[in-house]
Amino acid sequence: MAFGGYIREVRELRRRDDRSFSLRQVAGRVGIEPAYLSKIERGQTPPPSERTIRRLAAELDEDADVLLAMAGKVSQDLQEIVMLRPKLFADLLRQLREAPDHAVLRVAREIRDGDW
Amino acid sequence: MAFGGYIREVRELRRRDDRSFSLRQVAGRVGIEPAYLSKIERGQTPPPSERTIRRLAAELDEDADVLLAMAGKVSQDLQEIVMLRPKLFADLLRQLREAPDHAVLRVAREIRDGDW
DNA sequence: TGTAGTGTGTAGTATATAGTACACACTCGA
DNA sequence: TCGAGTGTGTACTATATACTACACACTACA
Repeated sequence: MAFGGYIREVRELRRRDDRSFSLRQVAGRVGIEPAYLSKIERGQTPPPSERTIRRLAAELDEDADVLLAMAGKVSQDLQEIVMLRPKLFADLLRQLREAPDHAVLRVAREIRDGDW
Repeated sequence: MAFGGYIREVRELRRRDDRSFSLRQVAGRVGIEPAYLSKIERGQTPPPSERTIRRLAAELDEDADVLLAMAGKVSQDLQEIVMLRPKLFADLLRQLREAPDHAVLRVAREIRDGDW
């Protein structure tokens, strides 16, 4: 799914119950020009910056990491986690690339449970 | 450690045994202007593109992921792994942020051994 | 002693990124 | 019916990214 189209879809959905989700008003709350949001939603301009995507996510009650991924970006905080121990995490991610979700989830659970 | 200074250090080390590791010749093999490499090594310009960093890594026999991290970047292929399953990997990475190396390594090993 | 090779200073360029500003036509409720 | 609010077209802009091109002074060794 394309970033812009998804934003439009979600916004219009929110709008059914809340008139304040017009393009202009959302743009206003997010802090960008309406014309710019219009172009984003129609895919006439590339997705905006991480900062703007995060604000959009908050405004539309969407997951920021998912929206960023749709925009072809990876959250800066995640990049920093990788950069602190690049070999470790590079290897891990390449290992996990093909692993099924449940295997990855189990791994996360093990770690969360302090199983060090 | 700063990216440029590290490159210079490694290059001069290689150069002790192999005269062909002059700034000019390395720049030539990597495909960039000597003046540009000079500025990179002295930190007078930001680190180069991922593509150029990869060539430097190959030329200097260094780990590309580590050099990229020093340059404040994360490999595009790793970003794509995250973007395919953003929620999954975002959660995982944030879980693993504080985990000690050996815990992460064990996890990687489990997965590698096909323990799904 | 000159010439091949070294690193560096300065100037400039192309492309991408991340937007702003304003005017326009349309619609919809009071 | 008119005025507030809607989305959009067009034109610009500022900053960052990722370099090239060329000239210069120095050194090393044949």
